[in-house]
Amino acid sequence: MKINPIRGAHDLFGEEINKFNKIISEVKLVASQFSFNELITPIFEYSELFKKPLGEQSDVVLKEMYTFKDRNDDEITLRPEYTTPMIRAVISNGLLNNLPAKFFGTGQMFRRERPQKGRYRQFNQINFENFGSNDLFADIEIINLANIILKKILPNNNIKLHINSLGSRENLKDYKKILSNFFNENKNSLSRESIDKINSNPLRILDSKNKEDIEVVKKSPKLIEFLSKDNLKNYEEIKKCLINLEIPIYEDSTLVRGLDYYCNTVFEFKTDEIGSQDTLIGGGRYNGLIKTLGGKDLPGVGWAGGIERIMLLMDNVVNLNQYIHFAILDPEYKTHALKAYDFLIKNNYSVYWNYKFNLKKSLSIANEKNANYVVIIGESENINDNFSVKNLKNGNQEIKNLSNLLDVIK
RNA sequence: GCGAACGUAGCUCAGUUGGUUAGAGCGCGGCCUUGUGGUGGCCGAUGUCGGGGGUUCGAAUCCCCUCGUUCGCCCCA
Repeated sequence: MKINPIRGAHDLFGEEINKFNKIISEVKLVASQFSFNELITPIFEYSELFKKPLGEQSDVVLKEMYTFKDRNDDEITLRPEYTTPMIRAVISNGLLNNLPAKFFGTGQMFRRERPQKGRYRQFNQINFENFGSNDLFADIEIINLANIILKKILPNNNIKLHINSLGSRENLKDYKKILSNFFNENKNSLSRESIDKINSNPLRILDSKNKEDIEVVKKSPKLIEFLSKDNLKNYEEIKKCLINLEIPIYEDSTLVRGLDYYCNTVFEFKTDEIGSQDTLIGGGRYNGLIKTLGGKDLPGVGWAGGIERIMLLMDNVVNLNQYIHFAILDPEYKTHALKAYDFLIKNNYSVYWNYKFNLKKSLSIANEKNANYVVIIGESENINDNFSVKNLKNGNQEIKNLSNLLDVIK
């Protein structure tokens, strides 16, 4: 019986797990530098947590969620994104008393989409959220943080920061109405997908890749003309600060984001090196969302990054695991060998033996696996209660006993 | 969810008018060399030819279904 992994789900091992772990460790390091605390939430939640905040008409809610009934008829969903569970968690645990409250987390998300490169049904995200501040410093800080993480992991790749402002929640409401009217008047020139969105989600028409749509969008009312003076001033200042931080920005008036809860600043870090799933990190401000989920009326800003997409751009991680290889020449010497094996482990060294009794093979494997030393245990070592230690880097070999074994091993 | 291409050994891939027992390189195992690696030589095993069904005397090859991967659309991380 041969059973395959579920479509769009993958096992992680070898080079891939090295990349994965490197990302996680860099993320944790930068998070602590910026004083963000780790928060891990359950992998499933009540379905209602996602429906309203993400938008009843959004594709994620409409057709991509893994939802099922529990035995007591509770409707449960495997989390398709991390922002709403994070907010639920900070409300549930009363973590919004000291503001701003800064949290990050990593973990699996689930969306039932057609898999392709950079898009999987189970995938891993990095999430950073800053709750409780409307200060533009919070926007800048969280974008800067994303940029630093990407620069550390992918120093040589061409990644662009796309940025836009959607305006306040009220502005956005007005603009959507005007946009719906405009698109209704130009219905005949739009693609079928876009026509479906005219009333439910007209913003999404703005970032359509369809050629005819793009022509219509060119003539559409521009979002920036609807921003209030305050909004505009804020947006200009954010851009200025990002430029001062030497983060090149690309102003993208068609950048709107797919989830309903965004307003004001929205941004994406994009690359042209991995095909059509090109957003590495996406996020923005979500004032009003915390209130929607039953908390206080607090603002928030955050982003999500796709670990698998970042991995696609990474070079192999050089694994410099220093270790000591064992070469045991006969089953009889196992007891003697175990003394050194155990001694080294207890002194915090890494050891490995392949359970075979062939010296040539052992040396060959030790060489391949980049061992620093080989401890050789044969007849004479067994009789004389000592160990031969070979330095693989320079070829030197010395005989030591347990008490002075560490003299030759660094 | 829509359109297209692809699926042969652990990996990268050959394999045409359908014809014995399905191949190469790398890797793997053994030996040359029963105490010395990174670079030699010889030998060997790779396998439900993604899975199921059909056509045929005969299918890796043709047809249908199915699963998976990739690319584009859609969507997004």
